[in-house]
Amino acid sequence: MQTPSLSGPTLSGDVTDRLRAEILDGRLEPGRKLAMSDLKQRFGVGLTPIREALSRLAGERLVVTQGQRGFRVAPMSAADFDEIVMLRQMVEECGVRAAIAQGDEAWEAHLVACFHLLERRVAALADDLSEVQIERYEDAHRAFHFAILAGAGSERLSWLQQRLYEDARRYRLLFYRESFAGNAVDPAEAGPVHRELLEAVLARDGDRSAALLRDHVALIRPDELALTPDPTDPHRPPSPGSRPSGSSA
Amino acid sequence: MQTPSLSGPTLSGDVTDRLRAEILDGRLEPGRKLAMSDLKQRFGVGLTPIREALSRLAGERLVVTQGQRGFRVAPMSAADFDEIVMLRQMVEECGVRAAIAQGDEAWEAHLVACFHLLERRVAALADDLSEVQIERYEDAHRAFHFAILAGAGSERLSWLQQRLYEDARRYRLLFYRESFAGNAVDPAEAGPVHRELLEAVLARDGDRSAALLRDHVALIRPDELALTPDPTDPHRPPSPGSRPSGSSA
DNA sequence: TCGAGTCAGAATTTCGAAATTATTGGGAAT
DNA sequence: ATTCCCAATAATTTCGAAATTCTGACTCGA
Repeated sequence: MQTPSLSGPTLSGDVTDRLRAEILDGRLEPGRKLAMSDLKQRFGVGLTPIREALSRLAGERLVVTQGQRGFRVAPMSAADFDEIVMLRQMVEECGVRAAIAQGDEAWEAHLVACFHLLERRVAALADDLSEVQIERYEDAHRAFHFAILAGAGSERLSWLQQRLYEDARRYRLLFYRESFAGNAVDPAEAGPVHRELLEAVLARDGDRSAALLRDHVALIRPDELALTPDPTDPHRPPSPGSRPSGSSA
Repeated sequence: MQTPSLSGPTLSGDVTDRLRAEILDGRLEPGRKLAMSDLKQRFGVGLTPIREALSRLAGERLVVTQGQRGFRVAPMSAADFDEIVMLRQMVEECGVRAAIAQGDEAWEAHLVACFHLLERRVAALADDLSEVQIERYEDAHRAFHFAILAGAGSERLSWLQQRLYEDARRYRLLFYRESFAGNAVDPAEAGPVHRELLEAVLARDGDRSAALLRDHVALIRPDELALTPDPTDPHRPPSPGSRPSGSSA
């Protein structure tokens, strides 16, 4: 009955991943109402997978639900971004110290490999600044930072890092859109930081690594972000611009 | 149709809270299969609220799901407890420094009030060591530690602290059951630590507060815990001792 | 004119049944 | 005797409809 081509192991998991991607990409604006009928029609499935996906995302705090009034995309605020930055600094600093203390040679090798790929992506970005290249750079950038904390060998720590990274990315993309100069965070500027970071980590210099990460995380200040002053109930229209593009990785 | 006395705003939320309490209390052992039929019969609701509750708890990482093979209680392992302790040390240390930096007088007042209540609970525990008194002490203990980090004014930080506290409590209760001496963590022993902690925080001594919290969190070592060596798929019997007690707070 | 009450419409929430998939047990071939 | 395959069973997953609840507007009274 269901389309056999797409849909992974279960429809619920597929809808969950697609909804999470749309929320983190900013395609679904914060505070926006997530109507069951719209989602049911957009994804072409019944109500049960939709509800399951929303419930799981509610557990991940990406959507909020209040009583019997449906689900909404988790709101965004300058204060929330401030909290994310603080928590990221905490996680990255303590994490890199733990990784330096416990990381082995295989971890070092993987870290060097990720940095090499990151540099190649930066070089490719200098020539071609297309969407797909930016996305590949983003992936390499995330992989490099994940590779650092992976040395700590803590699944929960890496999970927390990923969660905070994705939440921060949500704000970063909003910042891109507000001041659409294209490259608000210049990769060429961030490049040397990553090299210094790699060298500090390989030299097992915890203090220097932590300091570099602290500055790196706090690159975008929440003051520069244009955010809705009251994200509790903006009462947005149901569908101002739901693009039919379905080609998201 | 549904029982009007209990059940909060929605059946799903009620089932979610009850299931979470059972998991954190250890009534549902780690790795145990969560069969839909059993839960449906035990809670007296349809399949939809059960599935929604399990999905939300999966988002909170309290239950795990693999493809089309149902849900299971999140497994426990010594390595996982080690990670929890490390993350708690990280959160509590950085959190208390932030709270000391940003906390105001109202925060101090609330902190003193929570400590006073905690001392009264310790005194009450000396006379009567009943279940209800232990639970009241637990509540006061948790409230005191939450009051400390509340000074940071970060909702995400407090949420993370609560999540880690509850996860650690799951291991602590298991430890109680394994070596059932009754009071593995002597409240009388932990009492002076709390007083020193309060004084250090009020004196705005970040280093001393962090050091006290680091030792306090690492009170129970995972080496002492008797854990299943392979928590991936223990294939437990479906219901070895499902007690019909439903009087959980 | 303004506020409270009320009533239809729409949305969420829940249920029971159907469809799909995993699991278990027996039987045949090597 | 062991292994592989296949059918029967049990479980999860999904769907469409019913029940409950919220929302918005309309009316009536002051």
